[in-house]
Order: sequence, then structure tokens, then C-alpha cells
Amino acid sequence: MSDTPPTTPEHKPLNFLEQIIEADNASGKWGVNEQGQPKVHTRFPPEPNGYLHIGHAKSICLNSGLARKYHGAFNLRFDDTNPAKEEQEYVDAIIDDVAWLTDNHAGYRFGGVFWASDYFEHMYECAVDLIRKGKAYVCDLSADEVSKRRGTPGTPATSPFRDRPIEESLRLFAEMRDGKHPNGSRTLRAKIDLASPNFVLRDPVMYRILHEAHHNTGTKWCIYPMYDWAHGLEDSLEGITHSICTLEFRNNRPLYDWFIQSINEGRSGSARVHHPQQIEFARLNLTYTVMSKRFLLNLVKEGRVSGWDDPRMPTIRGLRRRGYTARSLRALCDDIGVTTQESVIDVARLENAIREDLNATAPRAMCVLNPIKVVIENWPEGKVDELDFVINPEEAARGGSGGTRKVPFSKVLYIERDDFMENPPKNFFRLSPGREVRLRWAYFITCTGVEKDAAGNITEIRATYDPATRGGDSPLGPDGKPLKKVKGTLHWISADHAVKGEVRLFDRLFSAEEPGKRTGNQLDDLNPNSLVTVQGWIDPAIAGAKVGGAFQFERLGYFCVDKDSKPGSPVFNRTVTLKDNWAKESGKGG
RNA sequence: UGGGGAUUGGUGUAACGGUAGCACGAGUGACUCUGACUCACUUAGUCUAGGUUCAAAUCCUAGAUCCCCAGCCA
Repeated sequence: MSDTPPTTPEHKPLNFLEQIIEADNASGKWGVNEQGQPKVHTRFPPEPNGYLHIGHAKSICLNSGLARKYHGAFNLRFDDTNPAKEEQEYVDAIIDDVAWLTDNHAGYRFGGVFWASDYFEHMYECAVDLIRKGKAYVCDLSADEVSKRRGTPGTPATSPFRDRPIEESLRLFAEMRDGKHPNGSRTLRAKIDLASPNFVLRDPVMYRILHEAHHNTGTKWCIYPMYDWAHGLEDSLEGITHSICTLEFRNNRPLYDWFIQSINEGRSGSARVHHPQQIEFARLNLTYTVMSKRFLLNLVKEGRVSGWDDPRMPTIRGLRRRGYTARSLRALCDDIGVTTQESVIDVARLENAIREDLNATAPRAMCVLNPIKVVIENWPEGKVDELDFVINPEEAARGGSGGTRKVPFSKVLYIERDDFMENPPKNFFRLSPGREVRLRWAYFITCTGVEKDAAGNITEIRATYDPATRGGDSPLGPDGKPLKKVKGTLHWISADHAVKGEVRLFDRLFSAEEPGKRTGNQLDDLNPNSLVTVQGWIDPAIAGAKVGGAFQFERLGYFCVDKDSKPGSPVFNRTVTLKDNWAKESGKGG
């Protein structure tokens, strides 16, 4: 047996999280799992108060990816500690999105779905423990008063209830749980340091009173734990090793540690709780994109988009409907890396990721979006030729067959209006009077003239075809070389065979790289042309493709079948255009 | 104003005292039955000022800029 390891195409340097994990694994910091491998356990802890977006995708890919790489486990855990903002609708969508993004957990151990609300009883007991230790107290200050007494960097906060007897806090806390006190009347606060320069440590609130039904626990509770108190305990209970969160929680880390240490104080052996390590990373930002949940919610509420899954939305559902694959999103996250420095990723990277994926995988088809009629003068009336169309030339280029299917060719065709110019510039190598071009996989045609209406608009192009070029290849000369070459190859569709469908041409939702920078209002930068709906003349072979099916419409871009499709009237979404150097060049020239 | 962080080409990311590299973008060219893909070449960087060292993106000192924190949100 050979010892040669499988060849790794490239040696990618470890990111800072991988370095931490490998150091931990080497030192045995977290022990081993049932398989005897060093323990690595991550989680994604969303609050179910909105839909997931591409920023969350980074966290999901990161956490699940680390679990996969190090043979660990990954939990989806709902941080459902605030019933006032959370809804079942979001829970369902999040579960679905995470499963989709992580490819249904393939290749690593999926810990499952967990709920912070399942731990409420445990959290309560721990809170009582802290009160008994003199590390927490019931405070009767209103939210307003707490805010006023918060102090400044130089002056400490104050609370007249800080030295309340333990027994009294115990009794009051039990009463709070029993519903004897109204919303906002009291809180349980950790007794840490009212003078700390880190405001997070100025006796933070652990519990607030909220007489509100919870989507999971119903009316069982009327006190709910705050994030800082709850989160570390959730991680602890689930055996999370690396609790990865975003940068703004850096100030909270001392508190995360304080809570767990305080619980463990005076405990030994199995009474001690597990102490995970919080590590912060920089969230994802994208140019031309707004990631704020609140803002996205408003777009939906105000009807500026069709819903959370509008293909222009940066939500996972939106991207999915737009035609983005989970694989492309994972590839992007892998590509951009992870660090502790804030950054803004060019949205072109996202577009690049899906192009790369679909270029390799998407079947090709022809579709004309802005048609002009071409009549082949020397083609017999009524005759139809069935030509071989290569389904995936990329696969063919990689040594596969690529596959073929038949496309019908007839006397009257459509091509794109943009592919014809009556008086072309020298670098235009598409169709114009007297010029010969190839129709993809079909024939060479030569333009013989145009028909115009009274206003001078071209209504029809006249052309002749060369029978010797069937299939799109020039006949070969005695030297084995093509007898003639054409510079242009156009996509086309047979007028009689085309299926009419709706094609939605999406562009970026915002027209500014940094929405809102100009005026302070992000809405001012909404792109009025982010959706243009046109009628497309579609290849009959794909007109009935199933929802979600992805295609490259040759020379136009990648498209997928939208869920709004009805039998006989398909709807296609443009996922992304192909790169177009001609548009760049011709646009630049004026 | 106090505390906590971050600064490497246009963008993102490597280097862990020893040749500043990679990717994306941009530009040029080749190839081409998609003006796509692919390939080749080019472009451009260590926040500033001092210091330590044979040697500094890396260590030290001082400064600059940006981000986060004074919710009973997460």
C-alpha cells in the first residue's frame, strides 16, 4: 500500500479560527469525542426575528465548515429569548435555509436543532445560585432610571438596590417568575462593577419581566433572560467548544466569561459547567447591498419588493430564488476568508461565484429577449430542419460528451436586435448588410437587406443561408482548413417553434456602492431598474423545465425557472449576466 | 471624554524577524461555433514618524485614521 496522500491541489493557509482550533486540538484543550477525535463543536445561533441573509450565510458556512473540517458537530440553535420579536414563520424559514445552505448536513455531524427556550428552567436555577452567592440582585429601577444612572466613562453607575439582602432578592425573583410584578417594574441584575470602564459590566440586566406569550413555551414564563446571561449558558449546555460571533460582541466577552466563572465558583467536579471559548470575527459586508434586518423588513412591508424571497433581496431565500446555488455561496465564503478586520466585499465576487458554478454545470439553451425577424430567402417555405445543439460545451471541453439535443430551424427566425446594425463600426462583428455570420449550431447566413416601416424602423432582416455550413461548420478546403471563417456567432430561435415566456431581468437593488451614503437615506439609492420584465422567445425544449432549473441562455446570462411559472407560460429569472466585453467596449466608445 | 478592537495594491486575503505572495478587479494579447470560458503577460501595496536589529509588514515608542460599547435588543 502506498503512503502517498491524495494530492491536494493547493495548500491553503489556515485562517485564524483554524489556527486556534488546531492549537486546541494539539493541546487537548477540549478533550475527545466518542470517535476519539479532538472535540470541535460549533453552532449558528439566530434569533428568529427575521429572514436569514447572505451575512448569516457567512456565519453558517464558517461554523458548519469548521465542524465538517475537524470532524466535529454543528448545532442550529434558536436564540429565542425575546418573545416580543420572534415568530414561527421565521423559525420555519431559518431551518429550511440552513439545511439548504449546508447541503442537508452532508459530510459532517449535524447536532440538530436546539432552542434557548428549552433551557429556561436551568437558567433560572443558575440565576438563583448567583443570587445566593451574592452575585446578583433584584433591582427596582425603571428602564429610564437605569439609563439615567448609567454614569459616564468617568463616573460610576448607581443603584440603590445593589445591597439588598440576598433573601429579599430571592423572594422578589421568585415573585417575578410567578407573575406578581408588571412589565418593567424590576429586573435581576448581575453584581459586577458599577464603575467599570466597560459599560457591559456595570451590573448588566440578566432578566426582565415580559408578560408575553412565547412561540415555544407559551405563557409558562413571564421573565426572560437577556442575551449575555443566556448565551453562554446555551453554549455551555450544548458542549460548544468554539462560540463564534461577530466583532461587536468583543466587549461582551468578559461578561460571557464572568457568568460562567461565577456559576462555577465554589463548585467542583461534575457540578461545574462547561466553559466554551467566545471568538469574534468580522461580519460580511457587500457593496451595493444593505444587510440590516430592519431595513429589509421595511422593504417587504412597504411593498418595494415582492417579499422576503424577492430575487433582488440579499436574503438566502432571495438569492436562492434568483438562481444562486448553495455551492456557490459556500465557495464565496471560502474565497473571502475570515479575519477580525472589518471589510466590504465587492458584490462582483458574489456574481463571480455563481458564474463559475453555473458555467460548469448549467445546460445551455437559446432564447431571444429583444427580437427582430430574419427571413431566410432561400429556405423553402414550411421546411423544418432539426439540428444538433450541444447542451454543455464546458463539459465537452473537459472531455465529456456535453450531450446534444435537437433544435428546430425554419424559414423565419428571431435574433436579438442588438445583433444587427445597418451601419456598424469596424469592431462590430455581428450581422449587417452584406455581412456573413454563423447561427449557433445551425448555418452561416448572409444579410441581403432590410425591410423598414414608414418611420424608417427596421421591421425585418432578409438573408440567405449557405447549405454547405449545416451544423455551423464551414466546409473544409483541400488543405483541411475551413474554406471560410466568420467572426460572429449569434443565438437565434425559430419563430414558429419559440415559446413565449416572461423573463425577469434583475439588476442590483441599489445603484450606489454604499447605499445611503449620499443622502443618509438608503431608500434614495434604490435602483429603479432593478427589475425589468420582458417577453422572451424561448427554446421549446426548456420551456417546461421544472421550477429552479438553471440554464445558460447563450450569450445572455444564467437564468432559472421561477415558481411563478404556469404550464405553457414559463417565467425565467436572470440570475446574472455573462461577462460582456463588447458591452463594455461599445459603451465606452460612446 | 473612558474602555475595547482594526490598519498590507482598487477590493479581499497570506507572511508568525529572513525574497511582500495569492485571488478578484482593471489593462494587453492569444484562443474560440457563446465578444462567454480558458490561457499568457501587465498593473498596483505594508497608515505616519522615530527606534531596536546584519535583517522589520512582523518587535519597541509616539501619533493618525476607522469601527464597537452608556437597550429591560441580539
